[in-house]
Amino acid sequence: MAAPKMPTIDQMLCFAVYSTGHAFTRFYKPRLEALDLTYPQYLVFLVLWERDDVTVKALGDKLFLDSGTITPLVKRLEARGLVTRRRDEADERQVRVQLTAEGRALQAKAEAIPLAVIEGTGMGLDAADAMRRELFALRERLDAVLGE
Amino acid sequence: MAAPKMPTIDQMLCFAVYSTGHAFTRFYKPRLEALDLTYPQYLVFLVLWERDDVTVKALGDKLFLDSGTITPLVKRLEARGLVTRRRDEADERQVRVQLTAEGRALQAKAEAIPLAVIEGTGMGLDAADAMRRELFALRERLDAVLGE
DNA sequence: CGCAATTGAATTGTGCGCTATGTATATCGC
DNA sequence: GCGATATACATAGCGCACAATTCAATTGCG
Repeated sequence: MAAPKMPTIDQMLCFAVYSTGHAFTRFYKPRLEALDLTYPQYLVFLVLWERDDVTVKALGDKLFLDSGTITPLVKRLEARGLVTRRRDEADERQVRVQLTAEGRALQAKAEAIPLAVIEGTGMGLDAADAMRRELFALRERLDAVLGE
Repeated sequence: MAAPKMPTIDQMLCFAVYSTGHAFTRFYKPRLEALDLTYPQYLVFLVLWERDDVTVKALGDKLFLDSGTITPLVKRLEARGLVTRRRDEADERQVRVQLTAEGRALQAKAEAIPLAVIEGTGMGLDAADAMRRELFALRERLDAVLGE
């Protein structure tokens, strides 16, 4: 049997995910301007607003990002006085990240964003939920192949 | 009516897209090692293998990427002798990108990748197609809000 | 108790991806 | 024909995202 032809990019699920990810980031950018945050920074705050005082490792686990990505990102936020970083006393390998009053106060500015995003997607909540679950399941299978 | 609570990241479709995009890139990385290509570079080749001799503008349009991203990327491929870049004689604003023999020959090395990716997703073709179409439609709506 | 293995964070280097800006070229309207 | 406008590309700067590596701290085992 002959090998299948190379797919065109429009036939590829991975390209759909890749390019839609960029579209989301572009969509968020003007809406995060008031907070002066980038999209990955906003994700960090979403984690901290839900539960303050987490380790760099926990942040990386939740966001599926490397410490090489998390550490510089959190340092930039620290430099702006939005979070603090300090070594855990019980286990000095760990660095704990906490919100400052200013970082916590950003949440009020962010309150309108989720609705704007839902409207921007033009999707019903059920459809969005179904797609979200499928993507999480897909992410899990892709990472499982890597042996993570 | 009270404003809704901030969502957790696991409730956000955009985070699902964002993190699954990274998972796809991680999944591709070892499979592209034989070609010595990154995932975005591979996407450029997929466009060129389908139809050689395209402009930087056309590449950017197809991949939904800025010329600030495409130009350095293609220059790196040119430096390795995989493509050539040259000004269009009819319209000197345009730069045309063509495969070299070496760049064309890479396609043979890439033939096994699409099946590996399909297997890695663990999804049926119908399910993958449905998700792909929904993501393209979503991308279109998100970009439409930006006025692009 | 000492050492090997493991873990967590940080650093360095590289490749994006985007914004803003500048330059050159082409098009359009008067 | 000329000036204004638009287009295409390139550059600079910045923020990621990851791999590889290093270092410090912790854990587990003999």
